[in-house]
Amino acid sequence: MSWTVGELARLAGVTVRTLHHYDRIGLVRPSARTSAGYRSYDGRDLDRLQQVLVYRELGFPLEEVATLLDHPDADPVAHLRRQHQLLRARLERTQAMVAAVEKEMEARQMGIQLTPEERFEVFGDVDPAQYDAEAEERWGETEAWAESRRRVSSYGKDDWLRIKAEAADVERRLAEALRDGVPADSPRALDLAEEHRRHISRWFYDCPPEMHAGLGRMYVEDERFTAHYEQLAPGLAQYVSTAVQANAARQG
Amino acid sequence: MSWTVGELARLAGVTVRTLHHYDRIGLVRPSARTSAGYRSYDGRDLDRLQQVLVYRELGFPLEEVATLLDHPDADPVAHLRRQHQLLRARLERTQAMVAAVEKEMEARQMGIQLTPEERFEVFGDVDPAQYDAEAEERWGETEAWAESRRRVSSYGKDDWLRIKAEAADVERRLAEALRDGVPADSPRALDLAEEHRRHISRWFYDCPPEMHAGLGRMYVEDERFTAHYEQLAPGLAQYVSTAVQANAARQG
DNA sequence: GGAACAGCCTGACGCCACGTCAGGGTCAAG
DNA sequence: CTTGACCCTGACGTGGCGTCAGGCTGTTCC
Repeated sequence: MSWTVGELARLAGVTVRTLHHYDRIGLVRPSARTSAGYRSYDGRDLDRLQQVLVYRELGFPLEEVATLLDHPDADPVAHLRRQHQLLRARLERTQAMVAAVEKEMEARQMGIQLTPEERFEVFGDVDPAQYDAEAEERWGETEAWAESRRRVSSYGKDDWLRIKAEAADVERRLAEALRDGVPADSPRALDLAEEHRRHISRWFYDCPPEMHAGLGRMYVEDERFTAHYEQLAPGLAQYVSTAVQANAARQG
Repeated sequence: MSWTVGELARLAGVTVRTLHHYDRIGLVRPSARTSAGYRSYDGRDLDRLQQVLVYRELGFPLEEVATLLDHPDADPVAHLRRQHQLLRARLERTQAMVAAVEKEMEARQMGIQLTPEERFEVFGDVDPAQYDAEAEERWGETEAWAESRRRVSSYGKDDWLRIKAEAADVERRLAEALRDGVPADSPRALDLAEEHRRHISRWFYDCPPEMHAGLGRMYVEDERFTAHYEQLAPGLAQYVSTAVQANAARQG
């Protein structure tokens, strides 16, 4: 499958001019051109554009996005982890701003004057793409983590095999529990769900119970995820979904 | 109290250059100059700057911010309402992006390929300051509301007096309940709390129970809000806080 | 088969919201 | 009365595109 500029632009919600620009600066280049010189984007170009758009949305300058994406030892999953983290930071910031506006309204209603410091405190670290101090820290944290992972990840393929095997193991035991008639909200099922959650947290991204519950819902709402489980055992998708959500309730 | 450029810049988390720029384009002008030509900002300039920064953060072009803020029949509360609404929209959008990243991660882990449409759907309406279609709608909604309020608000002062009187009435009845020894988690107290919530929702901004609970917490955590209630009756701040939160639990 | 129309191309200039000097005045402390 | 932090006003630069202009491509419909 391949796309023309116009198609991709519509798909991604950007203008053609933007894609031209990204091509010129080498940020997202079409993998091919037609004989007439038309840009032709393929699946991997889409991958790339998606990553770019997330980072852009987060306020990174394009040049930095380029160096990030072209950095050799940052695999796709690492980027997703990072984006996830930054988005959550942004969520917090927006929530803080919402709270600030609410506070201001409430203060007005009561005829209370807030101090200037208070009123501006939410604008402190405006820039989402933080380089400064605090960001170093955040980066450092991620970098430390990346380092500790890079060691393990240096034998790459084996590592992935182990992760996959671990996941398959949890899934197999969940299927067994289902087959044995163990209720989805029993301690045994919940423990397996918790193992599932820890596996994700360990290898992919920090996944607190609440988020895990969200994934659980997805397993029955999105047919492709459903299919993944159903092909292991009929009824497993619903089973896992229930167990995961029950476990989240237990943990929270 | 007045501030120099540098002071205000530090306070508001912007650069001096930015303030110069806002002065030049007439967006935020210092209300005075010293004999030496130094800019001197007062309290109302801070108000203005704060409003500007919120709108800027929301992605509005500065020129539009100017017309918004200089619009005659948009009082401060109307702006706060609007900002609140826009921030909540942004919150939803960010949550959607977080969810999208999580889905992508999960898909990768399972070896599932998402469709291009899915992967980009979150980038649909990128611009926070939406003019297009959907925005018209949102604006329309706000405008309709503004209209219906403008009528009431046309006799302005009276209106405000009524709002204040209504608020005072609820507060008085809460104080009475406290004096009469009615428990803060009793139906009577909860009903008064609910009245309080409706009053806010009606005159200020949509305030669902959950948000109301947040306000309740603030009443005991922020001394000035505490003082507001304590001066009506000792113990009232805690009483209202408890009632409001209990009511939120009841409603939710 | 040709005309119309949507879509693609490459310059090139414009614009917004500042960043970044340059060159020079102001002011409180020592 | 000097030092150093802070202030002023130009003026130019930059990032991330928007917006023509002028011209080629490709499908569709008569």
